[in-house]
Amino acid sequence: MDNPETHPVQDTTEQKIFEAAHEVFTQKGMDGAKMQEIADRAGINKALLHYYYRSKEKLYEMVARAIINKAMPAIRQVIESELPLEEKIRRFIGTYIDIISQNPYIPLFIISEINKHPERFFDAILPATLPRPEVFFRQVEEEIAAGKIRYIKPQHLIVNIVSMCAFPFIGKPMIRILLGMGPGELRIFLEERKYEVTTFILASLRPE
Amino acid sequence: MDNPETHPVQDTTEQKIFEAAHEVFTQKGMDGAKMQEIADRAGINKALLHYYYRSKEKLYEMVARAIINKAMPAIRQVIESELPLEEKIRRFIGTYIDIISQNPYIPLFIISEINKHPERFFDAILPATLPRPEVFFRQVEEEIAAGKIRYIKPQHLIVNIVSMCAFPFIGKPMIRILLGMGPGELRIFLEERKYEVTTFILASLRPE
DNA sequence: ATTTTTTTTAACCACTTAGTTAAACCTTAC
DNA sequence: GTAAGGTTTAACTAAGTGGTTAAAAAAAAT
Repeated sequence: MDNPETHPVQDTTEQKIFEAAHEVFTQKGMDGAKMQEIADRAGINKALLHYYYRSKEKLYEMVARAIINKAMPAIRQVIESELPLEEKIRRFIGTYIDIISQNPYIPLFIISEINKHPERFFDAILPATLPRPEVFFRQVEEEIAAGKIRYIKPQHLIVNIVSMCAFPFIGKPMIRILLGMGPGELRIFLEERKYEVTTFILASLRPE
Repeated sequence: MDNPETHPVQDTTEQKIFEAAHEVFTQKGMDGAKMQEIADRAGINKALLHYYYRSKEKLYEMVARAIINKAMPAIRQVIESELPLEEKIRRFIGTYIDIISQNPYIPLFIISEINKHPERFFDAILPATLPRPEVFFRQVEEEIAAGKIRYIKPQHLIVNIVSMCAFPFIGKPMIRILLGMGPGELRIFLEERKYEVTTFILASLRPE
């Protein structure tokens, strides 16, 4: 049991570099990130970066992949499941806000880097992880046909849901100023949104 | 009348530089933008940049200010007006989506640059232009008290509205992939949202 | 012990960056 | 004309940039 080779966060140099890179890339983006700063934060020499990770590009790509793999699968699982629609919406919002609360940098990182290098993402990083919305669309249509919810185009519904979940994290600093909140109040506000967004959406879907 | 000094888009060097800087800064952000590229796009020598605009920082700041002044005032006017709540919501969504459709880069530019240099924005650029939500909040509370809409915290309502308007522009490339749309389809989709978002919100606010 | 392999380092390279300089080029005024 | 002003340029600088190299230090294998 006291074997030092068990794996609770084995703090190898390679990992320290990766963690430092993760910090710097998420805070400053590909362009703003400097290899020297990553080296400094990892407490090592700059040449070591290139020993473990051939190039900035490669290092960046691994960080990006890790970030996407942290967020996408859980969300994808919910949206592609066969849960009844209302339960699915509840779960989706809860899962999404939980995950992002723990890694608030994720949405802005993904979005701004997609905007600067679309090819890289769609060719290399995202391919299999992107959720398929077909099941969700079919469910919405069925519930409309059954008179359980009012008519709505499922594409707009899903964009509305994702918007309300993701945007507050993306626009955090602006919202803080707009609503005059401190960091603590904002955390509570975002936590509240799990309930508020769910209520808002289900209320909107009530049949006429 | 044939006076060359009338002002329909007088294409002075200074302006050409500013336009080029505008393009480059909005596409690549402060870090990604290079003075050389701005000079090239303006069709002039790099030294001219520093003749007209002292530094990259200064040039950036002017571009940023121009962008904010293009978006904020109209939005602010609507939200601070005394229009009845429902009409205000309709106008807000229409105005927002119209403005952003014509300048789709605005939300992501503002947000990602705020996240990288919060001081700059809140100290120097935004100060007076940020909308005051108090009037809106009071209206929401009044309508709730009068039983015209269901109970909702006005802070969440306003964040919901802004989210649904802004996010689709910010996440455009991801939405395109997610929903399998071409550029044309996406344009139509975003135009549709003026109606769809309005309907969605008013439906949600219907009293029980 | 001594080879061999993996880690780590300091010093360096070629290139790009924002920003400067000093001289030439225009206009326009006198 | 020519003097004065603003405008434009090519050539440069100093400080980064990502990335390499060759050799030392440490660990592992024999």
